[in-house]
Amino acid sequence: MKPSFYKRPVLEVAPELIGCLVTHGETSGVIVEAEAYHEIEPASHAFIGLRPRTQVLFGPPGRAYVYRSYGVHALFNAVCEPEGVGAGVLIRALEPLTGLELMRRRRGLERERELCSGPGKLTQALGIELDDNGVDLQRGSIVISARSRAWRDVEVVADRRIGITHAAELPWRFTAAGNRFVSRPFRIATV
DNA sequence: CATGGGATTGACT
DNA sequence: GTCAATCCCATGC
Repeated sequence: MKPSFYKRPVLEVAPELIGCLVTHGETSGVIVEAEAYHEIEPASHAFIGLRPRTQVLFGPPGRAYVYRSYGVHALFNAVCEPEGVGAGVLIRALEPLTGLELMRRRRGLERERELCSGPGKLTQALGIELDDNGVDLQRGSIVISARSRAWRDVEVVADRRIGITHAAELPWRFTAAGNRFVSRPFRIATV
């Protein structure tokens, strides 16, 4: 999608990313789970302000923010809101679409359900790494493209974000209702 | 320069 | 359910 899609409130963009397609090389999958993060709340990396680490988050919308988590996993976000505002959407789970055999080799396991059902799992399956940080999501090494017809009317539900210690009460996690590729099932409200 | 803390995962009890 | 692995980078001396 073009930058104008991302240059909006992150809480508008995040649910609309459900059903969109992520492609990296030969592998791709449909976004079924995503979380919003914004500089105004302490769970966001951008909360600390503009630093070398958060530079991409404060940069132009429509780019990838990739960082290492727990020294082990690369986590992938789509940068949102106008340049100067630190906000992004963490992509937390995909329904695998193409390149499944390559995903299985990278993940070292067979079951389709376990290939992309977590933010660290999907980056490993797609081969996303720290050198993808900052790339243009319309034309770069990672591409996010619009929902296919089959996903046009997907039902999106909201609940609390996972694995954070601050602002844990905010219902800023969005999932495709009933989808079995999400990292964890739950439901509070329909969007 | 030393320290500490993760937007996680998988192996193990 | 518990817990270690392991790398940035922010912070403080």
